[in-house]
Amino acid sequence: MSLLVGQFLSNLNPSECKVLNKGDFLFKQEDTALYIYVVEAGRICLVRYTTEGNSVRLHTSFCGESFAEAALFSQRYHCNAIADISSRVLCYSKKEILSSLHNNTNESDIFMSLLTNQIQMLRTRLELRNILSANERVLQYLHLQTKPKSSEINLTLPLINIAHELGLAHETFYRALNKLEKEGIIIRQDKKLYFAEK
Amino acid sequence: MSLLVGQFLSNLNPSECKVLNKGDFLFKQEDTALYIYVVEAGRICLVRYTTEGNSVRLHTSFCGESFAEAALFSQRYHCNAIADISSRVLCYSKKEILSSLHNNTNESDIFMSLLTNQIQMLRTRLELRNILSANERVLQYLHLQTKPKSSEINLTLPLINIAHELGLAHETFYRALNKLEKEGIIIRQDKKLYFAEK
DNA sequence: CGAGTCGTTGAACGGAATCAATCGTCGTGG
DNA sequence: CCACGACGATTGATTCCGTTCAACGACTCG
Repeated sequence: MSLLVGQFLSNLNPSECKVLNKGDFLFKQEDTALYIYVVEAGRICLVRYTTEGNSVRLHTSFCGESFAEAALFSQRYHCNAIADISSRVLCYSKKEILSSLHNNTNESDIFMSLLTNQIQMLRTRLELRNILSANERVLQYLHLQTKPKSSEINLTLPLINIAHELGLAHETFYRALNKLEKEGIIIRQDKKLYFAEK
Repeated sequence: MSLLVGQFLSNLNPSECKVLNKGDFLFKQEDTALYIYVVEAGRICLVRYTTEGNSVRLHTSFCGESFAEAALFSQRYHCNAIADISSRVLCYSKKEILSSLHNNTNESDIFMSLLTNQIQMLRTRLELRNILSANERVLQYLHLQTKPKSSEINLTLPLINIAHELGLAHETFYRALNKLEKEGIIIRQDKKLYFAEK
């Protein structure tokens, strides 16, 4: 879902493509920040180590998503990037991106627009998580995914991934869909979902 | 917690300051987007209405926070802004902000930096929500709030607000703190928290 | 054909929300 | 100055529902 920035970067030429085995570090805290990244395959997690040796997972980046964008404006990385599973990441040179942003107002507008959209999406996801009832949370999510002026619900990911995005166990998600269907709120046809007309 | 962009805007001159009673609309879906905003007092919620008349809450902006940043790069607002309680918001002219960003590479760098930091924070908050156990979630949050090279935990907000930020009932949050203290992991002195040294 | 993944359903458990009650503090206005 | 109300902090008891574990069918892909 945070493909936005990733897609912008896809139009540029990556400086490098790194292959990582599970557990490999892509970068470490305090390393000089030279690149920002897009996950091409696998899964990368960002972890911060505190001075007492505790670790906190800050984020997990999935396929197609960008990460470490904040490194564009920071000398050093502020966390560690570790491959959760074997992965492949595209590396984009900060220097090139920055010069492109500086020399081209249009580019920087596009980039800022992607960033603000990203913020919007994250806020919305967070707001969804404030809904405690699984059924209600799923329902609201479905409303958000409905194509404008139609009753078709746009589900790009496998259900199991959507469940994770919603912060639900996949079983709970299936059951919620089931219930919504039984209540006549939605209709399922093979892999597609629709809202029932009243 | 999303004060970042708000603070950037605070350095500019707002075009206007609007006072809203509970339930008042600040703007509506499809209105021409002329301003972006900072909440000076109260609480603003962003709501989208679907074609079938359903409503989905996209975000809630609290005191000090900015919202509708994406409107900078959009002709129209894509949701409604409604005062949750009586509120006061500062309005910043898109035109002025955009021209400032276009004429000054330094300004636009600062702005982009704030946006990427905002994204980072939101991702982290979201990642915390993936931790199911209240105790563990609180513990990880406290680690994140610890001042570098000290064991003091930086809590700016009242506990009850932190509880909400963590997506926990405040009672649950208090109990989690209690448990961490009993387990000898943290120490509480009046309003301050510390990690116990080993 | 078998491994892996997604989708689905059942049963049981645990823990977080909820309701309720109390205390302390702070600010406000009479 | 004190009474009052609002709000934050705290603890107890109960309920509910989402997670977890388990098992199975369908499908895809190598």
